[in-house]
Amino acid sequence: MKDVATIAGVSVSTVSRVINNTLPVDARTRELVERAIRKVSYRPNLLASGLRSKSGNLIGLAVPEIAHQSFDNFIKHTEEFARANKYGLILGDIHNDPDGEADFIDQLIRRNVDGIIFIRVSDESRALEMLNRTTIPYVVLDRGVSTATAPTVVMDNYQAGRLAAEHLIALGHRNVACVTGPLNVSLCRDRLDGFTQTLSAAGLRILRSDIHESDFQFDSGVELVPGILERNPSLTAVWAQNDLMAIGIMAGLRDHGLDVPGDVSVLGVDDISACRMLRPQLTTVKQPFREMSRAAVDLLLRESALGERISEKIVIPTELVIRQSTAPPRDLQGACEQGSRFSETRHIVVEHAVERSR
Amino acid sequence: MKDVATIAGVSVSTVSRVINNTLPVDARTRELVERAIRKVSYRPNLLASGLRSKSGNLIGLAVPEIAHQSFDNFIKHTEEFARANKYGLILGDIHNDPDGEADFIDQLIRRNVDGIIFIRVSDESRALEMLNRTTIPYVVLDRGVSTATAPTVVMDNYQAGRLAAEHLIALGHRNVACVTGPLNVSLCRDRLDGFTQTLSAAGLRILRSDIHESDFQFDSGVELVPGILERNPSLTAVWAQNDLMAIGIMAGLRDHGLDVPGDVSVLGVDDISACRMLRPQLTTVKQPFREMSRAAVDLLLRESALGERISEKIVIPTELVIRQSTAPPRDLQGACEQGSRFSETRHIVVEHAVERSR
DNA sequence: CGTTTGTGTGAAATCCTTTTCATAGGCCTA
DNA sequence: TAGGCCTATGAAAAGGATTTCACACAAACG
Repeated sequence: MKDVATIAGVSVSTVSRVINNTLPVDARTRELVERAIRKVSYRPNLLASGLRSKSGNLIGLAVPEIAHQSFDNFIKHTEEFARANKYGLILGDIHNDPDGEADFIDQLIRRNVDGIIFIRVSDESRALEMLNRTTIPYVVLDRGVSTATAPTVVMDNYQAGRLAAEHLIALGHRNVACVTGPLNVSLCRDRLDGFTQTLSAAGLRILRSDIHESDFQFDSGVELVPGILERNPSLTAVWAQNDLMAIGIMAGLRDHGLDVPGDVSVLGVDDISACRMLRPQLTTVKQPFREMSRAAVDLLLRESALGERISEKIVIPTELVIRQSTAPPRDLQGACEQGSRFSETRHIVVEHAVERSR
Repeated sequence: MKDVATIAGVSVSTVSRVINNTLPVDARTRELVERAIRKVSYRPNLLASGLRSKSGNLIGLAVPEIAHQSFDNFIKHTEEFARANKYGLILGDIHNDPDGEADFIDQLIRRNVDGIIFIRVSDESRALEMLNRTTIPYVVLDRGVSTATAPTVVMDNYQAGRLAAEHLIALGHRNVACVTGPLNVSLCRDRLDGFTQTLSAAGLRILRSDIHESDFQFDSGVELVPGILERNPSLTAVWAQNDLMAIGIMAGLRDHGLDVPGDVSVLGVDDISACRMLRPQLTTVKQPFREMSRAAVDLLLRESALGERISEKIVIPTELVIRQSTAPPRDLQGACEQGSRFSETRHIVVEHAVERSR
């Protein structure tokens, strides 16, 4: 930087002002400086600038598990929006380790990050307390906070449950089961409420014994199938609260010799890429990863600019993606092929792959 | 830090030495300093330290596409090993944009990163030239460099082709097709060589027209199926050079009314998590993501410690994971159920899911 | 014409560490 | 006991930017 100043015949202060557009600089001077910058191909050092200005030009992202099919999508889009705003993204995998979490946040603070986005493993995460003792902007993504208010971006989980229920109702299902995530995670309760309340509003009831609490894993979906069928041998549809479990259930049903959607309809939540790869393709409620990531980065930068926490809860609406894993229950299948409900419902479809395959 | 020094009654130099273990410090003094550190819960600022010591405590990772099923695994494990070595991981999605790539690398340089690991989009990536003009350590991961020597970590791609071929040969297939990735990517050529050479060593021939060049995408696998069958209606097995295409092919075959593995066996490369979720589960050649990531981080840190580039090419061996998508061709299926070849081959199996499901 | 006002610029302080250089003792050896 | 060598420590420079403060000069005002 000193070299640039010398070559341009100005002081370093002026060079800094040219680079950051922080104070007006004479057009001729600016030109001289810019030329000098190009000449020595000068790159401002971000550590030095961050040190002085107290901004690391960095956003931290903490996720419970990088290689998890849905967190990927958050990582991808958070990186996208961070970069669009000239921030770097520093990534941390928390697994389920409170110490690891604390270490990571500690590291971020020491790097003068401009903010932290994090997806909590569960509601017990202690990171919030840690962060609330600092002034660092943060946003809680995906898994909201039920106990306190905090800057939050979530999808409309109640709506997700409602859409799933409405779809099954429209297809004519009357005997359905639900597989939830851990019910100490608030979004699971919200999804379940949307589902059950919509069912009862339509005069349908779901028995307590048809609600199975699980852990969002594929294997659990597979393993749950025998139990689900044992409790309710005549059910015609299962809604799982995420795709991984839904896919597990599909696999489990097939292992049991049952056909999806012929014998049982299955749908999930998330719309991970695997949905389209299966046969039948999985009907699901889409998690708006991109919109959520954008909202999270925006909120974070607003906090950062404002200099204080914004305890806002942003709820992003969702939508149903109808594919092949849901159909009317067997006793209605004749009727539906003649049109009526089934084809009406089909019109909600917007998905390319489905369009193309017909 | 000054506060810590004051409280402990020593100079800041001593505090620094205690923290970094850089010079011997009297045990009593150390104790005093540590107590002071805890008292004010002091956290060393990484920007300041990085500025002075020219090490950002940071590793950069550039990938062609974050949400791609196999790059996830590299991200995950690279983060793991970076963190184990007290480095932060800063992530960049390059897509296919040379400018984005240059920007990202520029950013990393400006942050005094200790090294850069990158997975190149294709062999044309210009990042290498850019980096070779600097002294920053780097490692090329997954997609090797054919033109020049550079620090590289790859899987044994020739072996991958060989394992796939051997497996099909052992099952009794004599009429097979292959779907490759872009043949301007060297690993695709290596995989293909391993495959074809092993076939011919066994006295089998694969026709030029049964080798289909594609692009590693799921959709391409689906779309390729009609063409593959048209060229060779009597084939009994297809090897795709990655799982995404293999899964696409499976889906396409099913859309065509064909059974996998009854009519056609399919196998891939990578062992992404989706393999176990499909029915039938996909047989594949495992990409050793974790070992490769570890090797890459290690190599990077060795370069960093040494202060110069290590033009070493590390090749990680691979292995076959047999699941359900491969079986003897139909005309041999009777024989195999009585034991012989098929069950012998099955003994190679090591996969949990498969074990459990029997 | 003297005094505000405003704009562009430079000098120096600052951000927080690490690292070099110098020094003060303590111990060992001749 | 003087000289040499360690070891533990402190003072100060350095790292590369930003930001405050001060100032010079030109235009505008009364």
